[in-house]
Amino acid sequence: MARTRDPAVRSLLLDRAAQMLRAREPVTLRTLVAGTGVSTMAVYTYFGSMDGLWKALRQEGFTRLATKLAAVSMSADPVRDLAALGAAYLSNALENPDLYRVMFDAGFELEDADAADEALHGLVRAVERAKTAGRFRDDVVPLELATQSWAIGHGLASLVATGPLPHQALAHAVPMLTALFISAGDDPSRCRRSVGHGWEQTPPAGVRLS
Amino acid sequence: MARTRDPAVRSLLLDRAAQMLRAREPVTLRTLVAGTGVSTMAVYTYFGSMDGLWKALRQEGFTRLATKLAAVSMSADPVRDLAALGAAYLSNALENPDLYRVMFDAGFELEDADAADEALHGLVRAVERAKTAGRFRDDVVPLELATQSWAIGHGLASLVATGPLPHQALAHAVPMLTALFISAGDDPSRCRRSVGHGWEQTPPAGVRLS
DNA sequence: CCTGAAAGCATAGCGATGCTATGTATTCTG
DNA sequence: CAGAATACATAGCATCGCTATGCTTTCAGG
Repeated sequence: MARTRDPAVRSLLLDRAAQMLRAREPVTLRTLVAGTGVSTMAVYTYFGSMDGLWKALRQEGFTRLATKLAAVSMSADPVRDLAALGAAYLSNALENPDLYRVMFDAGFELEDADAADEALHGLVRAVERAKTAGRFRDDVVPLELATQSWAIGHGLASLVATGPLPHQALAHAVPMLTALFISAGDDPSRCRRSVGHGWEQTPPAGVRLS
Repeated sequence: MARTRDPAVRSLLLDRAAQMLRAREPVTLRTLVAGTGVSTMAVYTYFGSMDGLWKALRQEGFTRLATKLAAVSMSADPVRDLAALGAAYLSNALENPDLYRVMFDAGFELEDADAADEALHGLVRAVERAKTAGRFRDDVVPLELATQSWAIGHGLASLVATGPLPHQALAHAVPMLTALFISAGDDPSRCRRSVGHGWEQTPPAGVRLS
């Protein structure tokens, strides 16, 4: 009844946009399609508008993040897992700093919030396991501690991705998360070991601990 | 020798830009000067380019932040002062969320880094006083702890200013800073009191503790 | 098998963008 | 009190995101 839409074109445009972002090239409607063989109208067929492209790019960023977080294997030590998730979060932000910036720029909307919530759920479940295991106090609210861990990760990732802090600053996550988990009731020396092991599972490239 | 440049025009344009930002109106060259009586060329006389205007707007944001931080009166309790500085930081971000976003968007540059460093110095000095007062361990590196405090503040401020978290989330700063300062060696119950008092000095409007 | 309709998508052109070239007005300097 | 340098208004440029138009492709119904 009609010409079929080619999903490969959609991926092509998204990948090219991400690549141009990484190369610090301005991503405009015309520069995006230049050299791809497709015309500017393709962007409107697949994304509706240029804004739709950015939205899709944010979704792509959240998808990559979710994949990265899902790749973290859970262990019998939930505190270790929390640190490993934090390390994976920072690794992802360091590997795709431009995508990370797009994810949290002014255009954040409802669908993005859903994607963010989904990524947060892994943290919440790890906190719950830590409570069950007796590592955290009973009065710890999982969602709150998960949100606080997220704020630490995002604070560091954002300051590094936007420029004010050097990559090395991501290492601050280790003492900061340790402090947070100890305040949640974990035994200090045991916590330090757990966080250290978790961090080593997916440490951001080129960031070594002091 | 030449027609004199009127500083009032510069302020007018900056204020108007900040106001349009708050009102969620698009800030473009033509909409910015519309109704002001000045022409588009004025923007190039005072800021060199539209990018220069954004840079000046970032500086304005850092200046407001520095003013807000400078207004925090230091006390005999350096940990209280650290919390008060954190509260002032978050108050500023909550009052000017759009300006805060502009401050830390992709255009961050060297001069901005200087302005940020200057604002951080107050934190560093407070950490040093806390060490002198015996509240923090000797092995605490002031710049590192100050940076970590900043990361907490920025993480929360950024997540609130860009949308993912509600204003209430700023209250997380209290337990997070408390955990950080305790990990630096402060006595737990004393730390909780100090942070509580510091927070009350400049609490972000409409954010109450749980 | 056609054939008609619906969707993909290339071309061209719209208003609005940031910016610059040019001319005029203004004001401090020697 | 001239002369020159600076401020700034006007107009026009390339490029931006977007849309109107029409050609092309592909599948459904007879």
